[in-house]
Amino acid sequence: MAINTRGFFYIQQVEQLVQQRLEEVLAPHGMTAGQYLVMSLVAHHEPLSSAELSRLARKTAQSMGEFVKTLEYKGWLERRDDPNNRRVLLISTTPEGRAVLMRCEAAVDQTERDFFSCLQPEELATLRHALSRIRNAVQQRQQQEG
Amino acid sequence: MAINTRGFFYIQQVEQLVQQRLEEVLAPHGMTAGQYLVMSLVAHHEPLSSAELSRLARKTAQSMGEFVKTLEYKGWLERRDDPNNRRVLLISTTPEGRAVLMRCEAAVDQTERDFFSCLQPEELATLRHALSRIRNAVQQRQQQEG
DNA sequence: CTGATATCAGGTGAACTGAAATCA
DNA sequence: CTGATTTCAGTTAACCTGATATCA
Repeated sequence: MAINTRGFFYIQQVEQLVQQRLEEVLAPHGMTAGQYLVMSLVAHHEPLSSAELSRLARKTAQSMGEFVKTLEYKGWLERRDDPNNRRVLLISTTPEGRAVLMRCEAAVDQTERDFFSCLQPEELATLRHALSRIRNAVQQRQQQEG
Repeated sequence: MAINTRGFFYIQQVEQLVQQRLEEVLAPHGMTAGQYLVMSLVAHHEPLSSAELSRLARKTAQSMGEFVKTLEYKGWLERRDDPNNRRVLLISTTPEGRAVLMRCEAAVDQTERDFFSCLQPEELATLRHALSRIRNAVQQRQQQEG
């Protein structure tokens, strides 16, 4: 099979375009695509430990630690001791972090609408559903193996 | 909108799984996912210059040069002078490179079938078509802007 | 003792920009 | 002179592994 007819190839190409657009639209807000993902994950799960966060993002605790340190320095995340477990530092968003994230969410909303504007709403829903099923199926198979 | 309901997020997650599976299945053949992409592009466009190749892969000539050097050292690609243009070095696959690539293609074929096995053939065709349309639409918009 | 958390130190691969040489 | 190709040099962001200290 030629590479340019592979489903894998399509997915990688579209992801590359997504990444590129995200960086473009987030840069004016001082955020990278990676930082936006971390901020969003924290905002939807706070407060949580760095270890939990790294599992959510499927990254090692070490590399996630770098992100958190940067975002803490920027004043968008904060960490405080977990009263129930002295090993753990609980991560939360700051008011400023939430404000920046809200502006970014709005910008990404618009970008996403533009990005998918060549599809009918029903087609987009079908796409999302298919991708969701693939993700779940592959992840489930992974867990059974390892 | 919550991040985990975004189309962008689905695409990035599925791409991450694709990348992971590709690395796993290509490693026994001594190839990385990036090298596989380069080998495939060369095989379908040979002979071509490094500059043409870097445009196909949407990478800079410098970073593509690194890949080509590695693959040349492995004996999978070769470069010879372009008789029509002394600036250019034409890249081609070697017989060994083609043999390795064929084995990789077979392995990736199977991996891709497994990966998408949760979808009906018609659903997979719809997915590919949607991704293809998005890629074309976004790229076309990019060219008009820049 | 075991296992989870956090972090320090060091290293890697893959991308980038800048600059220079070659040549159509 | 202009523009394309190649390549050297240096840099960066985002990962990784290993080792260590803390503590439930």
